[in-house]
Amino acid sequence: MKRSEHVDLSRRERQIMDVIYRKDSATAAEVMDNIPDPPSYSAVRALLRILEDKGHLKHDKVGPRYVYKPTVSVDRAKTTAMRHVVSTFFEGSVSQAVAALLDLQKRDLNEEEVDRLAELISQAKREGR
Amino acid sequence: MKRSEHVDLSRRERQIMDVIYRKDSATAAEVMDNIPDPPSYSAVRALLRILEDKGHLKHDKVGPRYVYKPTVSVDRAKTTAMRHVVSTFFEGSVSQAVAALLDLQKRDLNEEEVDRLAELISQAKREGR
DNA sequence: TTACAAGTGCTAAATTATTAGCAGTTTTAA
DNA sequence: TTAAAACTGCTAATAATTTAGCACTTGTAA
Repeated sequence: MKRSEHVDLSRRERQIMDVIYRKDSATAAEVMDNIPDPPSYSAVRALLRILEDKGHLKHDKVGPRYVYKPTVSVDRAKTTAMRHVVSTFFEGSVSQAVAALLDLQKRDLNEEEVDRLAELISQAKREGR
Repeated sequence: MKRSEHVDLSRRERQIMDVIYRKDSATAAEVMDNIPDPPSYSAVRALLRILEDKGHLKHDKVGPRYVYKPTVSVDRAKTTAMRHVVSTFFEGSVSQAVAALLDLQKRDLNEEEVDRLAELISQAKREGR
């Protein structure tokens, strides 16, 4: 039985995966730089190795160092993360979730963004039935 | 220095918080029922106590048992969760996130939902400038 | 080349999380 | 008003995570 993706990571493991998703790929040093109160360099490397072991990451050797990437496609990870948030906090309702998003950056939502959103919606309307 | 909300929880703690957010409030038994492969009843209770200790939960005594609720308002928790997902997986872009949401349930998106969304968007458009 | 800098792999120790189960309390219902 | 059922609080053991640091390798630049 497959375990679900993001859920059974430890605290540090999750922090690290988040950094790597955010940056798309990262070296140990980069990971460390992007964790608020980071563990030692050595600890980061150990965790990266563990994550690779568990199948969450893979690495390429670039010059002298390892560059880590997620094994699961970013798209899939996005979907999983969204699904989780929607089901946990929005009773599974997309429109509730969208409302929250809009609320989130009401301030700096510029015209282009809104237009892009309107386009997305009307497209969904066309396809949706 | 305040730690951010959901980030420094252990695996089990997170699972439990998620259940409680999903249900709005829950007893130990309910929490246990809503975790996929649950720990023992005793373990759940211990974790609940710890979470209360850390300030994430509070409880009311209802009849013979404790009913736990989040201390942080659900709204705030929603916002925090969304912000985290958007910044981790969508480069901070709301429209990217909305696109993912729409994609998420293209299938069973019914007319009402779409209309509600359209309304949300045009409202944002009006307010947004 | 050679030596320095910057990596990695590993192991063992320290810390933190998770668990079981006993002792005590409260509720319920006869 | 008492016995059983259903709780909670706690402690100590176990398991998992997180960490530091040493030994080794590889790249870099004089």
